[in-house]
Amino acid sequence: MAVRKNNKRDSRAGGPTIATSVYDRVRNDILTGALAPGHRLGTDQLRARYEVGISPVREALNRLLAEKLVCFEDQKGFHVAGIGEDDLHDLIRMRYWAEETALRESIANATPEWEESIVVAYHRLSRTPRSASSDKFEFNSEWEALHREFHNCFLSNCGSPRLLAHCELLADQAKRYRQLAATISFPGRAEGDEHKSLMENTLSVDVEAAVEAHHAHLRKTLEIIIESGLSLPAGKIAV
Amino acid sequence: MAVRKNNKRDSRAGGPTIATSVYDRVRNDILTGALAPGHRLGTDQLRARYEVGISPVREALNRLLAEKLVCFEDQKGFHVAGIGEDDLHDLIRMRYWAEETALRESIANATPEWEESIVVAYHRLSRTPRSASSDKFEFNSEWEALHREFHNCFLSNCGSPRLLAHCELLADQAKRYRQLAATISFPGRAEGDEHKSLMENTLSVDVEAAVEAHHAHLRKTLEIIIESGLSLPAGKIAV
DNA sequence: GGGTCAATAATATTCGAATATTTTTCTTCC
DNA sequence: GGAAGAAAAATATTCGAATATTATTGACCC
Repeated sequence: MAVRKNNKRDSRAGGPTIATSVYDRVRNDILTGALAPGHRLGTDQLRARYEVGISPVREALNRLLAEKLVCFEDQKGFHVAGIGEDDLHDLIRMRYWAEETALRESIANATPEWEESIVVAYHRLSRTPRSASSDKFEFNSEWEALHREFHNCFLSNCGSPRLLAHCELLADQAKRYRQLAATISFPGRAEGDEHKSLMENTLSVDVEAAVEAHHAHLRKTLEIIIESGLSLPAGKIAV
Repeated sequence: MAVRKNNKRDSRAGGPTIATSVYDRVRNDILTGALAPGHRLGTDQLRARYEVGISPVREALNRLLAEKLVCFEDQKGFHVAGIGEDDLHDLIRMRYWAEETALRESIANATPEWEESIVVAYHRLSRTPRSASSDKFEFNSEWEALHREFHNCFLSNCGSPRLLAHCELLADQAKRYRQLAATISFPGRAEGDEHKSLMENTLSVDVEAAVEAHHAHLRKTLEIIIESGLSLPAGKIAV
């Protein structure tokens, strides 16, 4: 008989479904690398890990299919999407195109409010430490959120919901590579300077300089990942 | 007791799951307009329509979430994604950017094989009637497939799996608008001529002319839809 | 009449069990 | 020993029922 423990979601009636909550958790686990690329996402294993039935897990995985964070084959089940050098290059190239377009549109539509939002986002980011611990690198979720917000600011004025959503999707995919690389080498580059020049170039209304600064930032990200020692399958995506 | 009718998939062992097959059917029904924009996708209704259990239906809908063909709200269920004039403009604008980029890259990577594939695709398309019936318009799935293949040819040489997939996604979304418009006005424009000039401009290696021809083709599509009499909610997306 | 609240109905979500498929293991035969 | 096939185990998929949530109705009070 199906007896649901009814103390599970009483705290907030009408809240998110279990499927949605599992979706968030799996997504986070993949992005941070807790679930490694290529890892098989078996039914029983997932049910045990997240302590829920199969239905919501399956629902969550089907949604993640969209973001290319998990792969699926009929009758074979799910696994975490693989990574690869080719894929990384494709990803960065796509970000070049998408972000350049969004940035140019954003600048074309510039308003004082928009420019101020960038300044504010930069300020918030700059006063937050990159690492949660001061002596060694430790993941700081607050910084991650502000960093995402900062970069989004530049693009958010482009006026196209689709383009913006696409940029965010790509940023998340890149984040996975970044996190994986960070688990190997913890240098921390001087991101503060890069972000500052990103902001200054954009606010100067010199469009070409702003675009070039963004491209440089993406290039730098690519280099860091490549040089991190993260062993990327050379050819196709690892599955 | 759960007794599956085991005569259902015996014809092809290892074939697609029910979920995948329902996914295809729902997708098609939405694209062709059989399931209207905003239509509520209730559990019981879907189970009756496709004659399967709830699980595979739900799985299918979760996948369609990705393509923005259905919307979802926790505890409220699914409905077919709405349409709207703003959304249509955003869609076309996005296609401008994405297809222009893909086309330029494709041309830059041009090979004789690629050019020949375009010629072949054009030939096949041109000898297939737009309408299944000769005296009045009737949906012709063969033409639809060849049409899609023809347009894909131009972009398929861009070398970026991500960009190509994105273009296809946008094309499918546009297809829905096109189909909906076609249910109201059946003019059929002189698409043959447009396609011919698209091909000739692309093969001439005059990049700017090719890009402009593609933009013009997209503009024309937009106009046809707008003028079709399809009543598009002016403001935001109808839900 | 209009508004609040409980009861009811309708619907969405989730579960555990049942079924189908794939993978592995164990024969058996050459 | 190695290949081919059968049996068994493991796993994915799907179902119907059970539960939780939302929407609707109706009673009651002001």
